[in-house]
Amino acid sequence: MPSDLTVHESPRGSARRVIAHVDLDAFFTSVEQLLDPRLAGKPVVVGGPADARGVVASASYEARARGVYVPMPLTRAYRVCPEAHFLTGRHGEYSKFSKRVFEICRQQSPTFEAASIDEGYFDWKREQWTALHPVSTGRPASRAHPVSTAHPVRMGKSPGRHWPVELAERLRDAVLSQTGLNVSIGIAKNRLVAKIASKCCKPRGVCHIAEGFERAFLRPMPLSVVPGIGQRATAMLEATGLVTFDDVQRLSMSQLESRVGSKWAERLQRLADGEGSKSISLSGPPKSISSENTFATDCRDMHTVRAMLYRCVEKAAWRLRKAGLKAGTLTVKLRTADFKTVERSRSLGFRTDQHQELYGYAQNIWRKLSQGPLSVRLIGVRLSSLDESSNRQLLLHEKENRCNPRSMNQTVDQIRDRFGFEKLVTGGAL
DNA sequence: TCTGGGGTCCTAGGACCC
DNA sequence: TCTGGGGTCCTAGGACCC
Repeated sequence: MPSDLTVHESPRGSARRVIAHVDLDAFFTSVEQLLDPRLAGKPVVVGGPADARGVVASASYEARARGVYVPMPLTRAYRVCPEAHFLTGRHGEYSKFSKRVFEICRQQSPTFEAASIDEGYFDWKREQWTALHPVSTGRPASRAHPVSTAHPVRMGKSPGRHWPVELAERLRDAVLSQTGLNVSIGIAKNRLVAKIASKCCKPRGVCHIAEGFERAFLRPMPLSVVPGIGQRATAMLEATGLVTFDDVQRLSMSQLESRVGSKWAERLQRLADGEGSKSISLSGPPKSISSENTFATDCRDMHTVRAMLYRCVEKAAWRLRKAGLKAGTLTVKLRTADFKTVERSRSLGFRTDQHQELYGYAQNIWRKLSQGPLSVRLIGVRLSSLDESSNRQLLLHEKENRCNPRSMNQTVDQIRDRFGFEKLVTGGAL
């Protein structure tokens, strides 16, 4: 990433409110390096053994320097960097570290909202800063100053710096000293620009884009830095000659429309102006819960596939119950050896969180999918149309009947909640 | 060169109802 | 006998994100 990025003082003066995007650097591999100091400074890959079917979930900066990226197939990562340490990953540990970091964030400002396990957003107000620093000058002297990076290139001492940058640096230092993890922080008037800014200053960076300078900041960047513009959209835009923000900013609305149609033209113009949402509100309850499994080698034995399907239903329903939800739609997902994926779904007409019930529907769908010989790469299930369960009390006769599936599931759930899903295998999954 | 597992959101057609 | 438009739900597929 460029180290000579400069941001400019807003013509309208220092903002009263900004959005900050906090992103943990190489999160999973950084945790592994903390837990095992022997891995420090070495190329580390989290995702699975080097010969497994799978992709890189996280790569340390040492591994990235050797050409490993996310999500590179593991076998290829091994070819590129055989000296790397390939780890399966420990999600429980990552969750613990994530919680600690987010706690530090919330201590600094209760406006913090987590967006995933390794990132989140703040809605910072100037008052928060002045409360911390009653005598702060808060007025930058320079018209332009460089972004703060791991080795901040500062133009002058604090009088020349913005309050959001100081807040960010405090937070970054607090996270590092209390957890050993590095974060990068992007600050701007909205989520979109803040997120792009944090990406630009990784690792250990702080990047502040003052209001009014969004267009200038984005101009040289490829459109693919926008979250939501992936491989397909990038290729489509490239085919019409649009690669960077500059390409878009040079064109009028009608010129854009003639190239990409009105829908994309409107979207691109908003992006080129650096417009985006200022809301950091949280996502709410999940919309779907899924469980799927890729076989180590393609599977032709339909008994094995069915057992795995049962396991997936059981696991998804277990998580459904933990979330206090019931599902009204069930989807079975099948990927064959040629990597073709089909999904078949079915509305139940009612809602349930009992896997015995759900599996009956899964089997019906599976029977339709598995006509003829099959070589199965992946089988999975997704539960959707989720709704809060009523948490009804068990009826008396259910309590007394130990073989009742509902009370049996409760017992099994209690064991799994303590020891993990994998520690208990039930008959249907054998 | 071989492509994970957890998600969200969007599109589009057809059924069905008013 | 021919036929509109809107709303909503269901289903299938796909792009995309971390």
